[in-house]
Amino acid sequence: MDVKTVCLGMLSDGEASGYDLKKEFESSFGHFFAAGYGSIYPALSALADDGLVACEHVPQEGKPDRKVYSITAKGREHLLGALEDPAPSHRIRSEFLATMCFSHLMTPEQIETVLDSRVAETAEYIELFRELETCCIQDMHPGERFVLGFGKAVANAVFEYLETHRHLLHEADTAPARRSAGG
Amino acid sequence: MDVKTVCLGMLSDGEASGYDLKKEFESSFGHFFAAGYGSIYPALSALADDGLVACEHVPQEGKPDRKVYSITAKGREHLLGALEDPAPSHRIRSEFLATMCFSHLMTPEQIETVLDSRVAETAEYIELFRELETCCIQDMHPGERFVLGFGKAVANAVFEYLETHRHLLHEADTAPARRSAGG
DNA sequence: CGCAACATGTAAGCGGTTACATGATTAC
DNA sequence: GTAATCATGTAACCGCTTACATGTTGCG
Repeated sequence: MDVKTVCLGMLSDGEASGYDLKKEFESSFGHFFAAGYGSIYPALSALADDGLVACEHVPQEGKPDRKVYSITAKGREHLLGALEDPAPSHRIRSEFLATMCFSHLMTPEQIETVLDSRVAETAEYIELFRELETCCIQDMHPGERFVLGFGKAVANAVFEYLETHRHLLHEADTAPARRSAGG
Repeated sequence: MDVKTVCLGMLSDGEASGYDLKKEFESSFGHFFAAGYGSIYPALSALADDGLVACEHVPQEGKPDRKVYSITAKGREHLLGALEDPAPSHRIRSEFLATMCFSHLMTPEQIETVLDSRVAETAEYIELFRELETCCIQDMHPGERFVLGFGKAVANAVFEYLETHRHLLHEADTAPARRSAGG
């Protein structure tokens, strides 16, 4: 499943422009499937070339023209095919965890900075999820609610783990051999 | 931070061949930073070209020759530089969650299959973490222990969320408008 | 006899990121 | 004036995945 397929899925819910889809990627899909304009616009062009979406030009006054895409019958069929994968992947690519593996080569200040930035990003996601929950949950399909809950559960687990275990990264670095005498 | 840098970090702990590093990627790094031979061997060549690692040919009887790499002073310096990034990324790419967003277009059987496969993979990771904990935790740096704990915390959260919320994906699909009358 | 483990590599291709390019309106 | 929002796109590049290519030993 690539950006094309996700765009197609988004369009199965109603027509939209590339700009609209980008906003949807930022708000609800961003935490598990990021995409920028450089992926979205070519994806929509390719979908149109394959006849999976139809494109309607909408001239606007004062603003640039919109290209509004809507899914076709063929596109719907194709989407159902893509959803047949019995074991879709779920991959993490974490420079953060890779960095932490080598924390013994870093200064305590560096470690704290890295942890703080990770905590901050996690907190931002938690806040975003809270907003989505209060404003849009009634418009969501059950699947989207499930995915939102998944994001929340993981983000909360990460947040709690970071705060309760970050001290582990400093122990044994400062006083590795001084453990014997007075506790 | 790319595969090259992670290889360099692994070598900062002792010399190893590409084959050895692959095994390390599979066991302890795989859950957050995957890499195959097609990434590792070119990465080692490039590191050697840049003088960040030294390569020693070790002929073996009956087995193919090994190329044993060890980090150089220049390589150590470079690694420290790479660890200076104050906000290393942590990205998820989940076809699984994308698929679940469109679960209303799937049959209940398809949904169950997908969830089962995700539960199974999560359980495998939990088992792997348990093994790593019992066999190798004493050889780990504090950072590696922290990362192992992170993986466990997230995997446990995912496992529990999947089992306690998977039913949400079936509600409202079967009986969306029948809610009014009986309990 | 076949498969797994040991061991290293290349080449093509794909998909996504980043930077570049354009341009009007509105709000501060 | 200057930043943000609206709106679309291209092109180069980068890094990773996949498939291909080779060859031995030992186990069942």
